[in-house]
Amino acid sequence: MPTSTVEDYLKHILLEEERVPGARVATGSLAGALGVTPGTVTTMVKTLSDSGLVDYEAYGGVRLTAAGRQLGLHVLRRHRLMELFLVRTLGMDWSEVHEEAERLEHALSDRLVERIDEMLGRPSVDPHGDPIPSAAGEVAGHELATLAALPVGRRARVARVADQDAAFLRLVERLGLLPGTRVRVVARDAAADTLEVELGRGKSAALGLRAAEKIFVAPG
Amino acid sequence: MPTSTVEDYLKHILLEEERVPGARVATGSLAGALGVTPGTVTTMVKTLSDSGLVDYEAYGGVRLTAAGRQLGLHVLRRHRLMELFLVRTLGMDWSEVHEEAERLEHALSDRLVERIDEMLGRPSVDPHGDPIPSAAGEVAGHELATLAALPVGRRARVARVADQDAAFLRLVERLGLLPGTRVRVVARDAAADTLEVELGRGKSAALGLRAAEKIFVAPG
DNA sequence: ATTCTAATTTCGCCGTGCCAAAAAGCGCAA
DNA sequence: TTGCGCTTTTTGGCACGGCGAAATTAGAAT
Repeated sequence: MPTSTVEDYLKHILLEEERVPGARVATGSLAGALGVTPGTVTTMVKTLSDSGLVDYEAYGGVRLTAAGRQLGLHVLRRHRLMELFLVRTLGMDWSEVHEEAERLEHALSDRLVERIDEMLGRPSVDPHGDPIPSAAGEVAGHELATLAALPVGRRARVARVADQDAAFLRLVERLGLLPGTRVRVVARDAAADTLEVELGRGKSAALGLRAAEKIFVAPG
Repeated sequence: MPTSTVEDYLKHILLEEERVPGARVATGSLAGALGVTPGTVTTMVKTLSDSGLVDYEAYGGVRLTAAGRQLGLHVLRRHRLMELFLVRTLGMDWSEVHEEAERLEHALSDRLVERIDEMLGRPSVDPHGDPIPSAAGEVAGHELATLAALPVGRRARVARVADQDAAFLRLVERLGLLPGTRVRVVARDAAADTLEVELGRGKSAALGLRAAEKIFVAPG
């Protein structure tokens, strides 16, 4: 079985590949995401390549093999199921579960994951709206628009908040933009870099476009 | 923060001290319990001694310091709370939760442990009847008699099953000797090394004295 | 007392994962 | 096309946790 370090590498490569589809992942960006030095990543990535988990070319970045992708998806599944479990069953705040799941994702047996999945009713997304890969390693891939790109006047529903930073998540919650919330863009001011959205019951919220780009919405 | 290896050492020293009160723990028995070679234990135990977690004398075994005991109790608390949580909340079998908790005990934050403790109603024992140390590191120490020592005819209640082996636990469950069950010793045959106990509803069970020594009972 | 045995410690070694600093490669701009 | 800057790789070291073999010690037996 892979060490938890290997699991972390695969998970981050997977997330990076998902973020920029089709591209090879640079060792440097992995180093940043994992909080280690570039040299460490180069060494580790070569090890992963020897294990057949990634396809690596010097100076050319890295890409998951089918085997590596499978493993990475399993880690992601454990992580996201655990986040949902912590929120739903233990009543934890969605801003604190990421950290927690970061450790637990390496300590869950398949059997336990299966129980949790069953107990939660085989959910398809975690509390942030991120899709939960199935046990077979399939991800339901939604194509979502960001709130920043929503035309003024259009109604939509918050579907996903793509940032795990606790402070940002607390902000989103305070503004009332939790996944599921129905919104309508009232105004966009490109010069001021702000967006104003109307929520239910006459409430409204303002946020920067940079922030709005991290909030994804679905029609409805 | 201590590594999970350190946590395992402290936990096992604690368990061993509890098993044989007052005695120093031999490096050899630790090696057996931890599944490593004696030489490894000697080295590690010196490290623990340098960290002030144990009191160690060459050829004289080891004993926890106050700091080491505190840490060990926290690990044990996490382990046992998790076992109970897995049984009660996730419906897992009591014979499979030990293994699971063995990994999870190193991945639980204080905050999460507190939630679980609260959700379970601040329980004092785990599914095997083993006491759960409090957050402050206190253990309610029952003095229990073993089933093997119970006089013929005496009634009692199973309070604790002191063996984590899955096969043994399944046997105990099959015999109907789960903690809480009321029993009465019908016969003891020292020559044949067996004990016969009567359960409720006219049922009875036979087991060896060696096994009976691992089952503790309380009056009632 | 001496010898024997079993437990314990010492010693040299390996794999993993990390860092810092030096070297090498890549791409762009002058 | 030559040089410069940035990224990546290489190199050499370190800490941890582990192993096996050999040396040592404690303690029991004769």
